[in-house]
Amino acid sequence: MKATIYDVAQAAGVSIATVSKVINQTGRISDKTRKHVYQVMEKLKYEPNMVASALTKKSTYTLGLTLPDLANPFFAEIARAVEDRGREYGFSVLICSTDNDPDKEVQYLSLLTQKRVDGIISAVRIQNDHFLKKMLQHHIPFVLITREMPTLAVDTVMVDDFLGGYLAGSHLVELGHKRIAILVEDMDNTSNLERIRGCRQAMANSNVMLDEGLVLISGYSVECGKSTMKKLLSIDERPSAVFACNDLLAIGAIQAAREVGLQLPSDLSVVGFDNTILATIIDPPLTTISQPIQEIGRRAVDLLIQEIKQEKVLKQRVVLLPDLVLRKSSAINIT
Amino acid sequence: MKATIYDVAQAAGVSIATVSKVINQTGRISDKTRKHVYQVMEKLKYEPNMVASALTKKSTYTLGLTLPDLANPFFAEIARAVEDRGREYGFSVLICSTDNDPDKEVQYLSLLTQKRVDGIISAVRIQNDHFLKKMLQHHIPFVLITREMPTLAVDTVMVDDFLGGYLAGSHLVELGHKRIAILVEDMDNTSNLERIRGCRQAMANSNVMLDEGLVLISGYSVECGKSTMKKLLSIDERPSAVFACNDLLAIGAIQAAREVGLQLPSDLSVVGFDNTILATIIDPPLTTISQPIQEIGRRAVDLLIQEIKQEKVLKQRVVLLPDLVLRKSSAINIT
DNA sequence: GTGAAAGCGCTAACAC
DNA sequence: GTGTTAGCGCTTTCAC
Repeated sequence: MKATIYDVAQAAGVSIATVSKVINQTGRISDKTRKHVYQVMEKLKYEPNMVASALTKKSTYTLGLTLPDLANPFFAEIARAVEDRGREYGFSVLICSTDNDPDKEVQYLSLLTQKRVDGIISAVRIQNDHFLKKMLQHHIPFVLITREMPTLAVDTVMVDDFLGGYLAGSHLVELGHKRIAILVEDMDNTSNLERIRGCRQAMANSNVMLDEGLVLISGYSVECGKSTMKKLLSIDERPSAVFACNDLLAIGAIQAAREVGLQLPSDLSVVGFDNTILATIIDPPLTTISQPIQEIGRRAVDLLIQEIKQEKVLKQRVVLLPDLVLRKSSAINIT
Repeated sequence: MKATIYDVAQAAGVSIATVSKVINQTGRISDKTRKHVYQVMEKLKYEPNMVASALTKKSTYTLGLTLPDLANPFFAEIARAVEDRGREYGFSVLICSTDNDPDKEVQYLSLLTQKRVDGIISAVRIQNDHFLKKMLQHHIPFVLITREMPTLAVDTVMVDDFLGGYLAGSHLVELGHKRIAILVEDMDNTSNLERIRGCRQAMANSNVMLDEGLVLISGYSVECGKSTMKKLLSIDERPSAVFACNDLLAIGAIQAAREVGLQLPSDLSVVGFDNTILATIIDPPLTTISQPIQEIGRRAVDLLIQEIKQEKVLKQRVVLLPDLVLRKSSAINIT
């Protein structure tokens, strides 16, 4: 059996309270006994049992992170950022991929509260905020990332989606594009809606009308983006540019365009969103709207920890600003 | 405060033992009281405290996963596979990125034991097996993935690196390449050594000698692969093909080649290793050695759970076989 | 079928 | 400086 605090106390000839104090560096302990206790712990290969201490301290020093899919590079990078920042505060992180499945989201959120994580960071899709509301009633520190929940008073770290869409739209319009298509995974969350709205606004500002028939819901993966794009390219008056609401779809669009024999960026301009590692790897390198991934993870953890430590009462929405990253997938419209 | 089992018991007019039994579906409870207890739990929004139950049951239902870097697509996919399979058994997973830093590895491994995870899956680099040995002495279920530890009796799930290297080498040799370079992140672990050995063997079988000067240690990232490759391409008698020991380096190599103005695959053939999503995105699509990522995660979890449930005593090394995935980055040598 | 009570390994008053 | 002790919220015999 694993050594317990009792074993250490006994072997060291002190009380368990003393051992506890040296472990946690609390109270006053003489140098002599402290060193002695350390030695004994070493000899017994004692590893403090954090589940026991969590039961008394009411703190597990672990954070929950739910996101759509850990295998998606964007979320993997987010997860890494969260992990790193959490580590700085002494927290580890329990990761849950929800596949955007409301059932899984609910299950995981419930699991995390049962495991008594100290706080939860969540890139949820749930639009019906009812469950989240319940969550918040449980008073468990909670930070939403990536998407906002307009109807909920919840800490949020996100990027300005409208501005992102606006930047993408402006860029394309400035390049002289008139027929611009938009690829979006779904219309179920505010983020995508805002990105589209931003793009539409930018176009309108230059008196370019967005043909609503060119706004296509394509689904989640590269494959989806590709097949949707193929359909789009087969229509009579095909667009000269496309704004894809995430890099995965943008890549699908590029692959589709090439398979159809188009040259990029001369025949078609593509702008993505996220600026994941994929954007640098695809050929041509993808012009995209960058999300400050590190910063999102970092700020989300900071907010969460503050709430956990009760250093803060004010809920807030942190809106980071996206950037247009110019690469080679967009060019002047020559049609 | 959160409701406890006492609150439920009191509100339901039964003992906590009864409540516990309905939660865990153990013992014999009448239909009537069971339903009643459920109702009360619902009303009180009771969430069982798993840290308390973990303390008694000595099982946290969480797995630890350590890997070099979660932001690396290969490991992100592994993590996702582990998460999914773990979930099927009712386990969640605590993820730790070590950056291949021995200190972090040791810290995380220690942290995981303190949190009393039920088992650990580890893609470690630590070549000095001393720490792992200690780990195993603690009798905590442990499965090594991705790399083997020849000197240790530890459950392992890995791919046959030698065969992988062999497949890569054979492919290149069959295409008529004589001057083949190898890009490797480091020589500190058996996997890379075996991949190189496999490649060398394949070449030798066809009487092609591996110029040891063309075996280059490049470091970890795409950038590293790129800069190493640039140097390699500037030498007098540049290679006509390169085997990169992972996709990231292969991509760096491709990017370097293009920047120098080479045509792929006609001027240079590149073969990678891992078959991550990146291989499908780079242009030209990367010919690579595929690791069965899903299967690795799945088998690792299976092994671990068996050990946790003590359904198995025999340690084993599961060696999965890699495949050559032909894409467009390799071609007949025309030099 | 149901309940009383003894732990699980630790922390935090409080006493000395 | 150090020790005693009462929980933390649950599971699990063992009675009844």
